[in-house]
Amino acid sequence: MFEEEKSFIESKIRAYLQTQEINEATIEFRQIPFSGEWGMAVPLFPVAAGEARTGKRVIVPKRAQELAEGIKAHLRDDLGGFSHAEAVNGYLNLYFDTAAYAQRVVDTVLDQGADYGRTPDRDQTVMVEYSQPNTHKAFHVGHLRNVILGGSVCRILEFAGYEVIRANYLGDIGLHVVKWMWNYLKHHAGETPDEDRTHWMNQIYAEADQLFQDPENEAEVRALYARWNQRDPEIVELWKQTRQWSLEGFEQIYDQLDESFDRIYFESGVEDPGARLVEGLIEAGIAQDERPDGPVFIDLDQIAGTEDEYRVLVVLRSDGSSLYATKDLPLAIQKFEEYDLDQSIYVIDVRQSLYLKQIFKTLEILGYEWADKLYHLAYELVNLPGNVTMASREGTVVLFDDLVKEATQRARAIVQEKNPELGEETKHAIAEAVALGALKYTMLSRDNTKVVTFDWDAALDFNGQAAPYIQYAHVRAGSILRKAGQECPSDAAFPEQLEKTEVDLIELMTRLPAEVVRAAAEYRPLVIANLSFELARAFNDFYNTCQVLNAEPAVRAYRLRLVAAAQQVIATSLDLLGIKAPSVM
RNA sequence: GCCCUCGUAGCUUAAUGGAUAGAGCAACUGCUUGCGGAGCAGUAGGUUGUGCGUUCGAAUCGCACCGAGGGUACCA
Repeated sequence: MFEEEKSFIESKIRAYLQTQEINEATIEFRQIPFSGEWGMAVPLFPVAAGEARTGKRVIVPKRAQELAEGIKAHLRDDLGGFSHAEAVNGYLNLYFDTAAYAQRVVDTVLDQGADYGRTPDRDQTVMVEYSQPNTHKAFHVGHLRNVILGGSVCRILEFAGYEVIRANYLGDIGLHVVKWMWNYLKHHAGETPDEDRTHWMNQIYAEADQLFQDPENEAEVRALYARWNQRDPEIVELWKQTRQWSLEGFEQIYDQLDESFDRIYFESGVEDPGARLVEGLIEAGIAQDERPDGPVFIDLDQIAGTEDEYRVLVVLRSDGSSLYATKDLPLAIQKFEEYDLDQSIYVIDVRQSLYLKQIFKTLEILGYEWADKLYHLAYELVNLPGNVTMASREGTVVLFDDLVKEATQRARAIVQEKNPELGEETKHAIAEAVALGALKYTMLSRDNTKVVTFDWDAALDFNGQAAPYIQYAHVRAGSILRKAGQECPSDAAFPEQLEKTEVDLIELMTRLPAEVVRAAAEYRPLVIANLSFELARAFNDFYNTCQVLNAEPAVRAYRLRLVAAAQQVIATSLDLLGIKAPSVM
């Protein structure tokens, strides 16, 4: 934007600098700290500093101001698209005509609608692997951060012009699954899951985990594991059936969260390829095989010539059974065989940083030229107040469905109070949108690398900086537009004198495209979370200071367009966070 | 021991080497309650963890230290 205006001014500045015997200078444009008027700033500090370096005795800030004033005088009224200029604090500030700029922004938003802020297609494909739950187990709040973060990052990347493949990798084998099957066969034979499948699955698992403490039971579980390893058809059949139940349960959860995946990988599917890969590693002399007295491992530091950096990666246990590494290596390879990826992202908690570094390094050593396209998107855990870690074993988990039920109930009470006349189903749908929005916003409005302390009251606080506040602004905008009847005017001129609240609102709308790009580059939904809140606040300020429906026709017309544009940008920003923007609440 | 991440107001954050470190939440004091229940005005809160360095200029870059959390061969 504004390239023409910029290059015009740049040439004028250069011409002036020549008169000052400055022939080489970097002219850069940057944002003016916004104070009610739109424009761009040219800092003269670099130019003055350049003079200082050539030996000229100047005081940089003073000289910068002098130059700025000189340029302003030199430009006179010949501003090519800018309305006026000012020399302040060593900056040359160039301002746009407010009415024209405001109208340009609002027109652009309404013209592009839901695509406002979208980056053109980049022709780059990114796979994001996230969620990765274990089947036969619970889905708790710790898992929630992963899904919410991964889902939002996908939405942001898509909006920033990338083609995104959402991948999920399910832990469908291992001791936890065998424990589950053992308990099912012994105590729950013939039972089928109830409505809430994940909850049911987890009850059986939690029980199994308890019973497993008893050595006698443990022996039975081990025996069952052996049958599983023999691929006893009866057990395989049970495994398939129960895994399916678990998948259906996850599907319910993903539906609620408004998430879906393009490609699902199973741990069971990469176990054999993993075993073959390890054999190859041993033959190639990359991995050392100490079986049966020790495991198969790769001494990464030795190969890379580093010390204490990559450590040692165990790729197969001494008894020949597989570990995560056994399966993550072939999975990475499979992804690149299936897709032409420009980047492969792993949304996995920060505690596995070294492990992923090892996996990436191993793939590099194996000669895969795409190894540098692997990226670990690390996030911190969700703790409970008092810095208590959520762990199934200690019983300190907050289960997903309990959380959503509670949250929905609270939201429901609020909807009931505000809008008692709505139908039951509508009320429930709104309550759920509000409840899930609140949960998502709590998770996304914290930086990835910071611990989220999960607090029931804070997560369900519908006031303050939280999703409901933003959703509410969206609803209010919709309410005005609805009452205005008809359609939004197709065109309206903006007056020279705008209210401060109008200007601030428009300013925030202009920031969306750049913030999307930044959020995508940094994989930080927080950037959008902050913007969406600021938009909502700015809209509320506007709402409180500017009449729309009761204003005179010309004012009403442009303000209606402003309301519609604001509603659009709020909706878009919420959508990028995976939060629904209801039309009533 | 070594490695990684993080330190800005009580909390969540902004400023991406440049303008007086800017907001919101929470707190306190008033006021208002009119397109939908909440809003508005104000107050207070900061030697940007500490020190040194690079620079005309550092919250931002470098080094050291302090603090918190995590990781460090057959857990996931």
